[in-house]
Amino acid sequence: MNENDTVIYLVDDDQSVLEALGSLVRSIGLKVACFSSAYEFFDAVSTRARGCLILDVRMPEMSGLDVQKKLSELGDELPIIFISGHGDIPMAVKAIKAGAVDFLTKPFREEELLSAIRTALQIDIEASENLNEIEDIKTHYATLSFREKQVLPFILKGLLNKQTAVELGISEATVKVHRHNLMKKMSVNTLPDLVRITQRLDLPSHKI
Amino acid sequence: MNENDTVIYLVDDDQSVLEALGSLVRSIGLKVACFSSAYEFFDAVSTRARGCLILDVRMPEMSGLDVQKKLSELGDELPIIFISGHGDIPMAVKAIKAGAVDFLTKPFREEELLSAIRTALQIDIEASENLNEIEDIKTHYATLSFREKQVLPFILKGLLNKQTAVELGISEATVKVHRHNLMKKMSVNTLPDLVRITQRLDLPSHKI
DNA sequence: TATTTAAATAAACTAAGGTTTAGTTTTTGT
DNA sequence: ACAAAAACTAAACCTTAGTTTATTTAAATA
Repeated sequence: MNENDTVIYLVDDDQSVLEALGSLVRSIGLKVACFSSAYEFFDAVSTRARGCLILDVRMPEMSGLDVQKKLSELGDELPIIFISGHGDIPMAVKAIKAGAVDFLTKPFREEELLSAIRTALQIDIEASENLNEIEDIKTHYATLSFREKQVLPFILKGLLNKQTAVELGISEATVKVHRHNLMKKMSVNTLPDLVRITQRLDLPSHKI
Repeated sequence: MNENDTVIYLVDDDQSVLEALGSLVRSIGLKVACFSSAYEFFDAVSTRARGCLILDVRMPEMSGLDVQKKLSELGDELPIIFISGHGDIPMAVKAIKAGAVDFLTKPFREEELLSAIRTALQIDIEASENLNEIEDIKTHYATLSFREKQVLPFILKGLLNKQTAVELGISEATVKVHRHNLMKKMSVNTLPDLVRITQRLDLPSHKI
């Protein structure tokens, strides 16, 4: 499965709903993957799938809300649109609070679903871009040596190289070299840039 | 009205509901302010009120969702708990999407409301603290002179003082003085601190 | 095992930043 | 209109940062 592919995942235990929604979504030129149960969906789809998930709330064995919870636990941020035939308000509230894009009640107009899909795909694109940027930064951070990782938080706190040198029991010249090398490895040219990109990481130093 | 006061604002056109909820909330030691209509509420309450708002969705003239929208337009972030007798799912979804803390359906258990209130007050405290911090930063920023405001974005971009001097057609020495003075006025000691606090402002330079 | 590669160290030198002092202009308040 | 305060300017001096080069040590690889 191509990771860059945008797919609308449909999960509903009612085959006729699956087919109807499937052709609706295909009619606007989007790729569709249909599943009759949550298990089928989890078996077939990698956690890095991109697109969005249209989910029936009431299904045997594993409900839509259960799927939402499990996806969240897997760290997947695939946007979810719920559809329900006999849902109630507490269910809808729980779903939206947990980050669902929408919660549609049957019968709904086609345009309602299509609008929700557009919103979901937009959210997915932005989340995906954000995640990629953070992954990039993490990749750079991972190339830092032990000393460079040690020096970084002192820089971010605004300590002078001289002060950092005392903290680590090494010479100021050495701190300067570590600083220089870590800037290169993080691929930033300026201190403000270093501050900004490291804020998108959750370094131990941020917790202090 | 004391701005630091935490008050639970109750708005419901049903007087008996108002009294029942009022005494429930009072019973756990919280201050209550009751209103029979949205207009009464808006007339009596300043936009800087702190606490939370318990709002009936269905009311004559101005509905709960209208109140939510108007509060939001006023820039007020007072957390809202909706209660409804005859609400539907789309209504609940709309409310939660717009940031409501909860959407309770009558009849609800007392503990449900109290739990929602605790959540709402916690959210309010955090939003309030955040807002105060941003206000502080804005206050500091407002004391900057024209030149200091001009120099700031160049610092944040990581330009050398020499480069900033060329950009502004002044000497490097002057840039250094402006830089020194703006650091003092923003009450930060280090460049990383300056970067971090100014990120909480929406300066024009951030948009470029 | 020998060889290479990466990491840590630090001195020397160059460039930039920070601070102080001071002169000039502009604004503000009496 | 005058005095005081604030803003803008800039030079001089000192401190800190950045860069280059080099040595030592440790780890990975042929």
